[in-house]
Amino acid sequence: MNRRNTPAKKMIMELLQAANSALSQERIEAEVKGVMDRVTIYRVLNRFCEDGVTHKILADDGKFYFALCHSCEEHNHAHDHFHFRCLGCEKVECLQEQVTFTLPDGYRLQNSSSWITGYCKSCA
Amino acid sequence: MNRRNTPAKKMIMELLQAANSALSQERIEAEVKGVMDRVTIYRVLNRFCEDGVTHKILADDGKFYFALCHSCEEHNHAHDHFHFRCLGCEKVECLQEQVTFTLPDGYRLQNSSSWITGYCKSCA
DNA sequence: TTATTAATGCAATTAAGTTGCAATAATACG
DNA sequence: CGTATTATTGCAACTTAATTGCATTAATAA
Ligand SMILES: [Mn+2]
Ligand SMILES: [Mn+2]
Ligand SMILES: [Zn+2]
Ligand SMILES: [Zn+2]
Repeated sequence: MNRRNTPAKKMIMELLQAANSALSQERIEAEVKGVMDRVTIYRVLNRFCEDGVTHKILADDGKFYFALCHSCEEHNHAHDHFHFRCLGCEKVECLQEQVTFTLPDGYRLQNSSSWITGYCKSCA
Repeated sequence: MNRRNTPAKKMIMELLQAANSALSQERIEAEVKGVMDRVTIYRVLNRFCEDGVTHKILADDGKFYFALCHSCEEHNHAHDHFHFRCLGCEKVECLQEQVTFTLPDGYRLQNSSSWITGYCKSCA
């Protein structure tokens, strides 16, 4: 299944690169208003994930946010840091701070996801 | 708006107390199969939240889980600890470990939510 | 016992995301 | 370049978790 280079794909990739933060389908749709279908955005984003170009994270608002993979390994996406979601500008950013914890004895870890909501520097 | 004591309310409260963990509507529905409507469960649970008897937390599976308030203050629900969701038995439990972090300068905190998925002692 | 109105059941709606399918358009190949 | 192949798209329909509208039922206060 060879991927093709389409306008939709390019446009969404540019948005992700420009954003420098994780974007939701909703936000992307607002940016490309009328240019492409809602479903196309979802499909392009999910293909990015399949290809290991992005990963998606479910935020504490119940929506998925898509972020470019930078220091991610093939099947081990590195987002074991806190994610901050600004209630003002709705930006989602990866914080420096790593999430650390120790599980009770006998427990096995599969995944962790930590969200902080509040107001970013510009919105506070 | 004076609350009334109904069978549905009693039954759901008993389940929450017996569970000793946070329950989803889905799980409760399975337990009370056929006794009450799906919507009634949601409404009873949400009323508990309004009354400060429970709080609800959105898990990393996109579902709400309802937990009895123990050491919660009126409008400041204390769940600043890690929540563990077992992929085997689907139980959600509050871990001892507190979530700690420092926000970048100028940021304002509103809320945080940390989830760990994996397998509990019995399921591992 | 009766009146008041909170709580319920059922159908319909919302919100975020996915899926089916026919039409469109990248790209590989002669 | 022209054509064939099939990935991608658009649109409608569907899914899942949760909420809302509304007529009916039933707690409880009088
Ligand atoms: Mn990644
Ligand atoms: Mn609470
Ligand atoms: Zn902001
Ligand atoms: Zn378990």
